[in-house]
Amino acid sequence: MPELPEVETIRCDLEKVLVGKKILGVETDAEKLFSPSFKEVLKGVAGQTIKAVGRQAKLLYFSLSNSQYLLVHLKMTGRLLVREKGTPCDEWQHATFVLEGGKELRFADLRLFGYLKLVDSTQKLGEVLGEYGPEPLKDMSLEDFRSAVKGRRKPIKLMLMDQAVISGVGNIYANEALFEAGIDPRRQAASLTDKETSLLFAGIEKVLTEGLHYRGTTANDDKYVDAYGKKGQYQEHLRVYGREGLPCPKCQGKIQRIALGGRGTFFCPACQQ
DNA sequence: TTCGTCCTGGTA
DNA sequence: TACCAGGACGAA
Repeated sequence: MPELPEVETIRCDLEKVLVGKKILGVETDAEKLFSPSFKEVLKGVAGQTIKAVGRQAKLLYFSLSNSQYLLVHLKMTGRLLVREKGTPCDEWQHATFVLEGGKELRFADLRLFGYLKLVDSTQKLGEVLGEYGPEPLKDMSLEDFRSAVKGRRKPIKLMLMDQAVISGVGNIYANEALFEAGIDPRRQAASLTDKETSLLFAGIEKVLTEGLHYRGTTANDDKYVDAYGKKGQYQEHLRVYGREGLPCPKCQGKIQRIALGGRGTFFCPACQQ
């Protein structure tokens, strides 16, 4: 699923191709994806030029020449693809932005959980982005992380996935970071020692950086692809995620899968205490 | 703070 | 044919 490294990979791809392009029109067979409504989004974007492609955590946004913004969240199975006009439809394609110069930006989503939302001012964009906590690799220091962990009683893995506390980390990278730090995902956040907190913060930075380097993770039934439809490569380097029953890369013991907060959680019971 | 909900393709 | 995955949000 698209998390920080995947969304950033897509953002970079899109930035290269889309900045300076004018949106001629939008087509869809799923108006419910659009907020506040398809008609309003169409009115807001048609005829506008894309000035920049931004990202905060897992949310992408396009800055338009009329000072409005189109926000796109891919949730779990959303894709943004750049294609030449007239090429065959993509799997699960539900919206098409027709661009000047013969290209199209396509939104595809198997589960239709994603959304495309128009906000009409920089202030409103700020309000939406303000819901997110700081991002590792960008605006979160070890000290910030320490104070976030302090006093939180929920399991550390759920805290890592709480976008209001630390943004951009999802299920895959939370599992991997906890393995790197040797911490049991069920541990209460507040129970971590200073040393463990440092190890975990370093682990988060490590796995996100690796994920970016390999252009994201396309694991098992994962639907993530970049803006050209290509899979990521980080799944070749995962230590625990999706590896139930396989040997732990550190101790050769079996990776275990449990549910935590209703989400699949993978860890090595021997290495993660 | 936890739980149900949104949704569909794939699997048991 | 029933069930499961799962990010984020609203409801309990």
